[in-house]
Amino acid sequence: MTTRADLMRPRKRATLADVASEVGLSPSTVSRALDPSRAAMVNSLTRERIVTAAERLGYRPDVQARSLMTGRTQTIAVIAADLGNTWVTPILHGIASRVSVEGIVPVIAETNDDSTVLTHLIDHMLSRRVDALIVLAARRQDADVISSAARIVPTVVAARGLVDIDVPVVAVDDRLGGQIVAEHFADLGHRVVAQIKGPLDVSNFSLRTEGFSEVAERRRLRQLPVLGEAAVPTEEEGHRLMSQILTEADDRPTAVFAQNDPMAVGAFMAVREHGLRIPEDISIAGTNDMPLTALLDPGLTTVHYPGWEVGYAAASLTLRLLDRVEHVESVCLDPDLVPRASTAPPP
Amino acid sequence: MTTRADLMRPRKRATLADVASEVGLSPSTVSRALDPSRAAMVNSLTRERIVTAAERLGYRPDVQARSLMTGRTQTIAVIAADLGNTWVTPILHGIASRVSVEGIVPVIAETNDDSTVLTHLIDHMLSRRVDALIVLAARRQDADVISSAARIVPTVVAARGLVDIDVPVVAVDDRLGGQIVAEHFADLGHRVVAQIKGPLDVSNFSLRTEGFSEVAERRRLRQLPVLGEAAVPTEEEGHRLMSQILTEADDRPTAVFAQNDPMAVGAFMAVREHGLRIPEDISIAGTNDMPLTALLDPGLTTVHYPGWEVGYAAASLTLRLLDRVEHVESVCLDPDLVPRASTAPPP
DNA sequence: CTGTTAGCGCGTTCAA
DNA sequence: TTGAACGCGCTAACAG
Repeated sequence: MTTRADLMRPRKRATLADVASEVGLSPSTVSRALDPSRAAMVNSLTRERIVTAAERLGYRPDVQARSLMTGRTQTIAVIAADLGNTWVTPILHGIASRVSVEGIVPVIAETNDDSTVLTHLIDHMLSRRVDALIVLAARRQDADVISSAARIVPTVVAARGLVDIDVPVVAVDDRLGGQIVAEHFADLGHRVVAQIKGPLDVSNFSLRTEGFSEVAERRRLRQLPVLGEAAVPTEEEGHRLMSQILTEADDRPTAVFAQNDPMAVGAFMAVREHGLRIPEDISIAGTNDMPLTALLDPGLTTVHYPGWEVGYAAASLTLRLLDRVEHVESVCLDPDLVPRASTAPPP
Repeated sequence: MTTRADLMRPRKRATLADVASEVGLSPSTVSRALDPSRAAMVNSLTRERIVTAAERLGYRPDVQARSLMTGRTQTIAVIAADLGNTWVTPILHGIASRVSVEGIVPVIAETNDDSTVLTHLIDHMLSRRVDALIVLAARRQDADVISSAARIVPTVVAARGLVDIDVPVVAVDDRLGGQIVAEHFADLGHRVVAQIKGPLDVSNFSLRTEGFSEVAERRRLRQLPVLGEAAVPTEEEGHRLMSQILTEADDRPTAVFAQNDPMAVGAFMAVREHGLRIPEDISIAGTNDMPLTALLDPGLTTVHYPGWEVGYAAASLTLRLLDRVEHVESVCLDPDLVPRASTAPPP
């Protein structure tokens, strides 16, 4: 219900000065009274008056203006590549769980996997004085921009790693992820395989490529020649590359590794359009264990990605940087195979 | 690669005063030279000097400090309930497409569908001086908080409507959505139906409930007694309610309307666990046409939600409010049925 | 065309 | 225990 008080609420936020003149005291005193850590310095009776006046006027401290003095905004920026890839959701939730208990608000922005946008966004966020930055959207060419940002504000790179960078990184061992899938294919008896690669300037995809190829070689799987990579690791690109594999290759692979789940979904659709069955005609594995992949038809074999833990760890490192801890170790977590119905022995 | 210049980049951002003293001019002149709309006022030669100096020092205007004077931050806040529900992604993208061409950055925050969090978040965002607010997470009890916010900063409610509020709303006709599904069930020949309801303080769910019931009555479908509603419209709650329907009801419905897709997915799993088949034993329809629902097993019959358009329209209204347009009309779009394999005639 | 003054809303001196 | 003065980084208004 809308009360009269609500209707009369002012169109501008009350300021410290408003409260001060209301109670006939100086802004400084009001400032002290309203700051828990300094409230003790002020007479408890006058404090009471100040607090009630502040409430009546709906006073809220202005974080922006305050930050000019304190340098803190209680806000951190999280920069993601693509919120449509539900892989990131657990990461965001992990971050939020860790920082919200400290009263810090994470704000999220999206790059659409475009480095230009990333640069603009970092710039904007610094300019808005966020206390820290967590970058989930790093590509190799972004290393400079990110490490410059790190000189201004505590910065952590997560989810997508970056090598040779002087910024803490929280990642999953993606080389191992690629290896696991290749071993799985080999164990099932496949001999001819292919990869649907994501953009190789994203470490996750280059590492998966390497890990998969290493094991493929060791286990003597034949890898069909590479047909380029996805410009962006999305369903559309997965569809395009899978169609290409099915129409252009001299030989048809019996198992395909799509380097993330959206691309695997695109591959599913392409296979269907070609009148082939999964896994009878061709096996497909993805990676990241995105929500819903278990319920696809057939359930998608994938590599579980501990997203919540990655987010939580990234946030923890960030908080330590904010506490001026000098030496913060990077973190690397392990992935696990989740075998489901989309992979089976070759026909 | 990391160049020498990068390594020497300062740990604090350069300020207007830094640039000014570098070129031996006053901060005002530098300010003018660097603002496109006032750059004409300054000698083109000295402007040149200023610009190069600014670049060399890596100067970036401080949006926060500027906003103290101008009142603009070129940032709008978008508040979503749950980013794990991929239904919101197209909405976010619609918003971003519209505002980014104006040089405005949307920052996203998540409430987890908790009104307390919503209140804190709005407070924080106002306090951070966003130029406008788009609320995608409104529940009925949030109306006061939202309309107070609207007095301070241009505010638009979208995706989840709110009645009797003096704030523009962009929504989809959810009553029609519910009606469409009931018609579909009736047309298929179903006689006994049930609804898995979302929280009724969210307008989308109360409207779907009403629309569905109206048509059910008109078409003489028997609705199994309501078994409560989801606390939160998620997969887990859909699973819980579907299990309840299957175990507790005297009668078993032949068709169930889950009021959004995540709840429909939860229902899918519950049905499977009870050893029943979809759609042979029981039909299930969802709503929102969330990405991936087409690929479930079986493909989910759902109601398409024009999310991108909702986001785009919401952003357009927001921009008009920012341009001080007085009378901004609310917008209501129409949903469409997307029949797929999860619904069929009753056994 | 350029510099000076003032102040946005706060927190932090320092004095009283 | 309280207040006055200052400055955070910037722009607006007025001088010159």
